[in-house]
Amino acid sequence: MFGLIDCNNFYASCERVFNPALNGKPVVVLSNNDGCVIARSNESKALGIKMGTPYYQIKQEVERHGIAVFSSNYVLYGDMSSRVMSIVAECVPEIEVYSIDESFINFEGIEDIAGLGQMVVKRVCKGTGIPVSLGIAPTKTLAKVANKFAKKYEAYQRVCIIDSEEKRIKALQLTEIGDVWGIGRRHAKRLMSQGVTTAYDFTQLSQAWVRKNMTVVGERIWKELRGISCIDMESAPPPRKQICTSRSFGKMIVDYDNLSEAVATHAATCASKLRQQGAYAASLMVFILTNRFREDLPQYHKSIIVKCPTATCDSLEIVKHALMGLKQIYMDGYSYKKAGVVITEITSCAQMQLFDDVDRDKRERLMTAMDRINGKYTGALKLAAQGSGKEWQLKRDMLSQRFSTNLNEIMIVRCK
DNA sequence: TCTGGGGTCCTAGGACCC
DNA sequence: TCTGGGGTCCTAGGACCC
Repeated sequence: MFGLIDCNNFYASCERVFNPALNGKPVVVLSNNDGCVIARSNESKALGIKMGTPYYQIKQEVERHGIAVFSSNYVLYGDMSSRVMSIVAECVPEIEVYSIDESFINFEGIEDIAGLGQMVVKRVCKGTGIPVSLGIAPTKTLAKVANKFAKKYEAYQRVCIIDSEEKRIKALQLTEIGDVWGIGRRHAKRLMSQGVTTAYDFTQLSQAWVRKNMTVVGERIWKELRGISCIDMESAPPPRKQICTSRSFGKMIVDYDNLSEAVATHAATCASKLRQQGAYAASLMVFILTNRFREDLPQYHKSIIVKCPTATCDSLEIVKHALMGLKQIYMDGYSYKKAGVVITEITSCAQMQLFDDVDRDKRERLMTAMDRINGKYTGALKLAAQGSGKEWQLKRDMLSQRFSTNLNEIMIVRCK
């Protein structure tokens, strides 16, 4: 049996842990640049605030209902996530961290699954203040279904188990097709137009039709919903095949110097992610684009792939390559909204070149030292090419503190 | 005025090879 | 009028996830 444990309204719940006055009040958390709504408390959902809505479109509701709004605080959420995951890992034999707020659990060999499930949920809540729900079923996709029921109905007390044919069928009949893991908007629309409205209807289609129209991916979902497990636990995360860092700018950027600072910063971040993975870049892509929502302005988007002569994870080199790319695609006269760097070709070893003028041993020591310092004091060391970021930094006007990771921002409790 | 970011997988079609 | 066949590799685009 598989379990799926999922933090309820995770980002909003994180904010609440450190601000209990928000309990029972509507809360939303915004994406980078305070762009769109990406997390909502139950109270905000009840007010009809939709996922992905641009913030400017809900400002009136925010005022009217006194919704508490936060910029995303990924340092806080990341730390809370690892606290949740480590508690789960202590309780169960095997866990697969699937996303910042979800993990799968392997319940194989456990006798009292329900009892253990209840225990995990209680412990996480007690240890972190984050409410979680747990779905348990014979396949991962069914565990996802069970999880939705655990969240939706109080009677389950946050743990729902699908462990019989009757329960499976009942659950699928009550699940809309679009709510199935792996069925996105496109497929849902298409299926509904053919009269397939529930997950159960979907399982009644012929395997051949599903295979033909939805590829092997759809076929896998079809099997999983019918109780045949096709997606296994993956305890160690597979190495990344692509590493990407990109951001929209707080305001539009016109001049090359600011753009180049941003690209250098993204390239340096990519390099540090590479080193964390113990990997090297053989090539990378740089892209820049204008604001697609501003139809009144001239549009331009361009990317370029730069080959690295020697595969590398050295920040100086990767920044150099990225800036070479930027130089080739930059066009004067546009207002840019976003830039990014993608490491497109990742290798696990650095192939030495005969005519290499870089002292790689020395550079490696430099990078190790830099990572160590930045690990302790976030962002303490950077390259001159990265600049100050003043002109293009993220907009995050409603940021909470890094309560759990920064001594200067730790909570102060006063006793009367 | 204001619309996120970082990933994965699959397929079709083109280029190229023998 | 007639224009091989089979294989591999790469890429762009689509679909999906959180």
